Amino acid sequence: MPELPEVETVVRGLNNTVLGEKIESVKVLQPKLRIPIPDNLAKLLVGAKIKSITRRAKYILIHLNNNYTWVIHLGMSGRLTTHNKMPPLKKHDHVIISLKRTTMVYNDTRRFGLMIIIKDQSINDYSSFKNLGLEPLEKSFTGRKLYDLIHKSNSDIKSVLMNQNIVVGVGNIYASESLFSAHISPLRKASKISLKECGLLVNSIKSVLNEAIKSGGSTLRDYVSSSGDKGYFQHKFKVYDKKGKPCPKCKSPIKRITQKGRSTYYCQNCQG
DNA sequence: AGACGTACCTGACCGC
DNA sequence: TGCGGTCAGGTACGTC
Repeated sequence: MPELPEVETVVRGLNNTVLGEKIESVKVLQPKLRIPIPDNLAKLLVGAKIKSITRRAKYILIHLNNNYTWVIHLGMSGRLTTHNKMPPLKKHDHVIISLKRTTMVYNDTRRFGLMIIIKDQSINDYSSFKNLGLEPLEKSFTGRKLYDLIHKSNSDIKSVLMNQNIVVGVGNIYASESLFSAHISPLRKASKISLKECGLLVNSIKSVLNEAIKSGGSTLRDYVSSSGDKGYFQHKFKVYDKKGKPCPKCKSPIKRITQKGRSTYYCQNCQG
């Protein structure tokens, strides 16, 4: 899944293709996502025009001209692609949205994604949005803010970075990559990270995410950007999925460990 | 309250 | 070739 850079890439892609278009038909082939697609989704989408497309955390928000917001989360394996004409149906294509000039396809192998529609006025009451943490690319995300949020936490810093109630958008890949960039061990207790280190970490998170966005989002097995082009940031991972490979800084082998059931990659030498 | 494990689902890959 | 085990980008919920 897409983490923040991939979702941001999709949002930018959609802004270049479907802005202002009118939704003509919606076919829900498989409503059973992590949260079931509501029965009235098609009814509320059809006839509406796409006013703007934004991102909050890893959620795609498609703002319509009928006072509703169409909310999409890609889960682990979700893709949202756009096509000039109706493409042949593929396995795990769950929703087909026909617009005036474009067809949008939501495909999700593992069905951990989400697609719902919410009244604009209720957006802030939606439970999944209520406790979301700071947006990492905003100016207001600073070392001081991060320090204040984590300096009493007993968890490992890597788990804390993935906690969406603290900072949003950082997932399993970019948590490892950001910690490598900041020379901080993923095993350190969050409470032991100094204010100065929080500053370094915040800068690392911002630059790692911005680099990934610049590269069009990363690709592992399942992710394709909204136009269907593959991203290529995967070539730039320094530690993620690099177990045994030489550290790009010191050449010692990258370690893989498990934290809260998720893989972490790091350099024991550079991130002591 | 905070922190952790587990469930949700399909598919790829590895060793036997 | 097949079979079982493990792993994969996320989030929500139950339990201590």
